[in-house]
Amino acid sequence: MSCDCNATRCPWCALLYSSAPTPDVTRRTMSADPLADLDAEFLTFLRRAGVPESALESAQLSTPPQREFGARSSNVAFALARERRTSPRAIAQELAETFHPDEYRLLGRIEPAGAGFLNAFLNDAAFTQDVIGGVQAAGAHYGRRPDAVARRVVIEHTSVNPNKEWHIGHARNAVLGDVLVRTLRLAGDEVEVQNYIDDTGLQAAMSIVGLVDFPEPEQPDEKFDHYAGRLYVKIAGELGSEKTLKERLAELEHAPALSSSEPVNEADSLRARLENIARLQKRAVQVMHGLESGEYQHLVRQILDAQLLTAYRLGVFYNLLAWESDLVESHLFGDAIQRLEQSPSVTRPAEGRYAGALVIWTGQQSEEGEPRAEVLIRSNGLPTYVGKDIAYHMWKFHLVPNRLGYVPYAEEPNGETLWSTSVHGEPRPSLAPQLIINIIAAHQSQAQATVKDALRAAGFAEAAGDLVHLAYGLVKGEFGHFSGRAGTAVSADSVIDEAVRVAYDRVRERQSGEMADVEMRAIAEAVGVGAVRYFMVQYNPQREITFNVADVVSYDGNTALYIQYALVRMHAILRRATGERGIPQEEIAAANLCLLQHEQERRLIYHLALYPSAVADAARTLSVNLIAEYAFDLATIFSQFYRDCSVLDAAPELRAARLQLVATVRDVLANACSILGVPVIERL
RNA sequence: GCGGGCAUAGCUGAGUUGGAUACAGCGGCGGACUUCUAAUCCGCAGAUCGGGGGUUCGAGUCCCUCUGCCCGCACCA
Repeated sequence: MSCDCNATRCPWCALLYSSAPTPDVTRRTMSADPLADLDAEFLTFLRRAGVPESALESAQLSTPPQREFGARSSNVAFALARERRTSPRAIAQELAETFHPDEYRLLGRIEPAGAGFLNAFLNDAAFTQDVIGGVQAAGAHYGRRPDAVARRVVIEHTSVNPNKEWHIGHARNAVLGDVLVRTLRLAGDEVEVQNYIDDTGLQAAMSIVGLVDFPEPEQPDEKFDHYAGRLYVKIAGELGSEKTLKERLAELEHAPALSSSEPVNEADSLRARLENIARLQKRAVQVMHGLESGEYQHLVRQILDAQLLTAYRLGVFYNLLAWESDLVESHLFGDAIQRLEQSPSVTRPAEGRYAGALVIWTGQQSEEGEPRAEVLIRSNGLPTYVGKDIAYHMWKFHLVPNRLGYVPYAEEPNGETLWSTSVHGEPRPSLAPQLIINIIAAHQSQAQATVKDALRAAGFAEAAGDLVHLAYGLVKGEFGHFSGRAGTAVSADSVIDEAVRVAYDRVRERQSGEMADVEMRAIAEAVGVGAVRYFMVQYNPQREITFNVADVVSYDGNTALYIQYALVRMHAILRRATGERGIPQEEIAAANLCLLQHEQERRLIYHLALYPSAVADAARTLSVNLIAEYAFDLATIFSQFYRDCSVLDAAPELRAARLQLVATVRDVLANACSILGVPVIERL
């Protein structure tokens, strides 16, 4: 293989020239992070130019806002200007003059710019070689920093009450959590995904009351969670109307003179309904006790399994179902309380509003301005949700004796075993997590803060610091917030169905009968699921999003389909290359990458190099939208390359190089899609 | 009232240790399909970054303050 670029720093020509520059920066490593290698050279240059470490620490290397400013930029001259009492521009000028291109492999030249920036320009041939070689060598691990330190992380997400179907807000939670899981795993962390099942709460009880006491004579043709949800909404509505009914009744009883016959009838019917409500309440309490003893587990499982079908359809998977009933049954809660009782901020007031309850004082105020406590155990002896959550977190962090094992629950469609907590079962992983991330809606921030306060109060300050609440904003409808209780929420299943239906219609329109229906349906499913997932992650998690089906189903612009479409184009090129064009693999493999000098090619290569830092930033700041943004940008640059650079019709040498580039872009974009959970399709 | 969050183009958003002329998508207007398949690409218009003050060589970003919207302040979860 030869090269006609005649540059001394071209890796191909270097074989011919074989000059022996300084070893530390010239060794060809096929690094999994070529951008970091470039930055390392940049820093080496700055050190050689006499920049002290203190200035390097306070300065930063970044990608400049415009291509004309080169590949990387340093603002170190601004930091130096203060102590040297010179203008940043003069310092940048001075530093740039010390640059000798022969001493570097990836750095081509350094220029002062603007008010005092130092801009680094690439030695394109070497950089191209490193990037494409690096991606190929790293394979599916590309994106992981070579120096990444694996942490043990537990991520809890979803945690939907097992009582009705997911609404679109639950889907946001699950997708955010799932993408974060995939991000951290690619970044190198060892992640266990937990889904907390609150099977002993009031919500589950109401659905069970519906299923047991008021089943519909004919099982309708719908998912079991939807069926349970409809019964739940009826019962919750009836229970929720108690206050209004009582007020109305009081009104009638206190104004008997106003009318003669009608109000009496109304009062009677009100009393009848209130009696009915009282019966329902009694039943709910009975059922809650039944739930704690496992009496209705088959029904809870039936609802949960239906919910999990929604998760699986979205490509969301878990490692462990953590059952609240197990937490109670195993006496873990008791262990946690024992720890807490030793803290001065945990008390059992003998009088006042908290008389008889066990509470923790967190320094918060009530609406009336009085000190407010969080109840851990009610005066009737039953633990509260927050109390149980605290116990759950002590268990998650291995801070209380382990009383729960793992048993297999099911095999997930991805082939992995889904485990379940159990008072029996195999021991869980023996090492405690170093980090716990909870994906929980923003309106539960106080409750999450209370869990941290409680950990500190129990003497686990370090654990409290390792507990992160990723608060995400609610998904609201065009006409306000959704209410699960009132049944006004849009179900996740219906949104996925709609997205897939629209996609199917458009695929069929486009294909006009040339493609088998099975394949069109598979494509539509991938497009629809991709659209829903992408919609959920493209926004900053902490913002509320206004949900609109039309937005999910709009397949133009910044959407999953745009990214999938770019991949379809790449697959088409690669398929044709080895197919109808019959280009041998050896020819492609032997490509001379120095030929990739077109502006669009260089932009693509630079963007490929950016991937490890995008993954690292997303993992560090828990901002999965960065991955969506990265994928969209890469797809955009590819679309422009596609317009400007013909691959199959290029001269044979260039064609081979471009085919390698396309295959590499395909790999990285597919990698980003695998984090986003956006399915890759090869045809459209 | 107390605590938390948010405010960027007509709309929805990005801007994550302060950096160069604030970046996209949609919508609007105008262009490009005999092609490696146009669900694509190109161009134009559109922003006193909620108001005011401060720190800094430099502020959408940090501090103070005001305004507006959302959430929480249950022996619910």
